[in-house]
Amino acid sequence: MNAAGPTGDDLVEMLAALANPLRLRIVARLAEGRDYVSHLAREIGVSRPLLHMHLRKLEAAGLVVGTLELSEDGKAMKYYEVADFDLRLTAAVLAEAAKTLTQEDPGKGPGAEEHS
Amino acid sequence: MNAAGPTGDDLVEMLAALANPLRLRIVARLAEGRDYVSHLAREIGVSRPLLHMHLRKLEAAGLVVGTLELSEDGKAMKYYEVADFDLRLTAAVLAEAAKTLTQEDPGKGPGAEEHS
DNA sequence: CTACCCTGTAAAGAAATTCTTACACCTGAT
DNA sequence: ATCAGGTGTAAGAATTTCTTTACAGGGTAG
Repeated sequence: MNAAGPTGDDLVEMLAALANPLRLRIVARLAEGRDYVSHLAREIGVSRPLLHMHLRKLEAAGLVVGTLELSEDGKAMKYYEVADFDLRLTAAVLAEAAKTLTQEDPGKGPGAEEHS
Repeated sequence: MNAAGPTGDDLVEMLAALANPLRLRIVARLAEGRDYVSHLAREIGVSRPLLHMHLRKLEAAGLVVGTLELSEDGKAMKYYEVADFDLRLTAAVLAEAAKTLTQEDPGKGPGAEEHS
């Protein structure tokens, strides 16, 4: 419909991805330039499996993009870079997104009503 | 410095507050108009203590504001309304906010380095 | 072959959230 | 006094998220 209108679930996923100090630092790092997993892990100071997990979550939310490349010496390197997102959060935007949340209201679904 | 510059920790708190389907629906509801806790709980279809907890989290993040008022018949009513926030999320904004995260890097402090 | 550096993932433990249930208090009406 | 409707909070279970440790595979270099 409009430019800044992610689906309710998508929005929650994005927000959840960003609502973490470590992931915020990861995005901040990648904003300075692309990097591959092992190097990024050393830079930030976390274990590689942990970083791997966080990157996965960020990528699932569409905030970063990873590409597997081959370096000159034949090593498989997974490079990550930030996606081009621009999200605006206002009460109106949130209200709009909330309409498309796929979750059953506990007894408050549209079209089904009980009186007492 | 600029208008859209919350502290790193504040930003994480806000995002965490919004990264939840139920809380998103709460904000959406309040965007249509203020309401008091018990009524809002019935409307959304959740237990009052649960709503109370979520409202507390939203208020702590500065996204909603609650005021305790006295109705005509002397009942204490706690009304909540959405705060006037406008948050923009881009890689640059996040990178800026990440600088002010209060959290110790595990072994990557400024001024201390070991080689091997 | 051994060492080094890259990738990925599974399993298990620790920690933080979410949700329910139950309790306690106040005021006006029956 | 009892009921109805408002408030708040505490304790514990259920669930999810975060983190560590360990393992497995592939390539180049010595």
